[in-house]
Amino acid sequence: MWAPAFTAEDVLNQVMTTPPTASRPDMMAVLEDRGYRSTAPRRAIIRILEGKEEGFTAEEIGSELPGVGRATIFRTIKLLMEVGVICRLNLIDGAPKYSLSRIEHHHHTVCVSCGIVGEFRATTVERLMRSLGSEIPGEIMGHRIELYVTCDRCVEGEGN
Amino acid sequence: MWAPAFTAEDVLNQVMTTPPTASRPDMMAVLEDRGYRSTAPRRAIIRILEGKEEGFTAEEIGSELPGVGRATIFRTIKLLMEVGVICRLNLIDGAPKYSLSRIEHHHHTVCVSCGIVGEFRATTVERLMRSLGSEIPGEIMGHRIELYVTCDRCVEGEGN
DNA sequence: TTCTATATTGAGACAAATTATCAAAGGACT
DNA sequence: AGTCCTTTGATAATTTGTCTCAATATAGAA
Repeated sequence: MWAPAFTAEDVLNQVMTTPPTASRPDMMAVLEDRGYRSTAPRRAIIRILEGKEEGFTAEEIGSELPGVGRATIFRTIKLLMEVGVICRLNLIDGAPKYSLSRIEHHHHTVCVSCGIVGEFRATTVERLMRSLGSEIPGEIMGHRIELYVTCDRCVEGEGN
Repeated sequence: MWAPAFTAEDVLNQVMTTPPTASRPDMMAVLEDRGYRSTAPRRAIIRILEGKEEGFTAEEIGSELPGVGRATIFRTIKLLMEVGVICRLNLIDGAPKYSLSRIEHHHHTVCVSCGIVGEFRATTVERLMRSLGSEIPGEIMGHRIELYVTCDRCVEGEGN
């Protein structure tokens, strides 16, 4: 009995929005495992990041930590991206924003109105990418998907 | 007789890489249709853009047109994005790059090694997006997909 | 063709997001 | 505690744009 590779139902079942309680890795431990030192500035930045559920900007972190140099904020963000615990995304206008990676491989929703960031994962996306691989010249190394939405909060409070 | 909504074969069939001979819109005409004036700087920029098959940066255009002010380069790029004939994309590191939109709605491949940009379109991507719509909170306004690849040329000439 | 109202331009100031420099300070390990 | 190497902060420099404003060019009328 023949069965399709995947159906529309699969798509729905495999989409999952991130529960706010998803466990996060100990970012400082990840850095130490890679040989980076545990320093006060890094611990401070990570402590702030741990409270961020909806994406953040470098500027935002910096202003919450006067005392930590701007360069260190950027250096630490870059480091955390390299080890994979946070990732960078772009608002529609290209403005940069960062978000914690709570699930291994995922994509983002970004509200075009308030900029709030969400994560989602869909195995079908990965399957699709593999299919595209055979049709597109070159070797696929990775991909980035950003879904621009108007979030529920913004849909309700239209007038602002 | 039951039939699946779509199969893996569909995916392959619906992927299409852009032939280099794809026809492009007359960008100046598009601007004029929207009420914008045909000026020498705009025509010069558009003439340069017409020769770009692989994406370009604002800086690149500017340096090919000394004599045209930097602000005008950016203003024109912005204008062309607004009318939809070019679009902005991001390299893996977030660096901005622009590319001509030769097919209505499409996505990009970007070589992580040399930065060359390609376009592709897959109707399954759109279908997938619609499916995601019912699972993701908020209203989907648009999306952006970037496929990071190592292009054929870079795969061959490994050593550089 | 010339006139005129208005769109557009160029120069340069300004802004935001990073990166580079470099001497001083701080961790890890003995 | 001592040493070596990493990390930091201050600040300069860069990159990618946007804003201002006086000068200029364009489209359409006369």
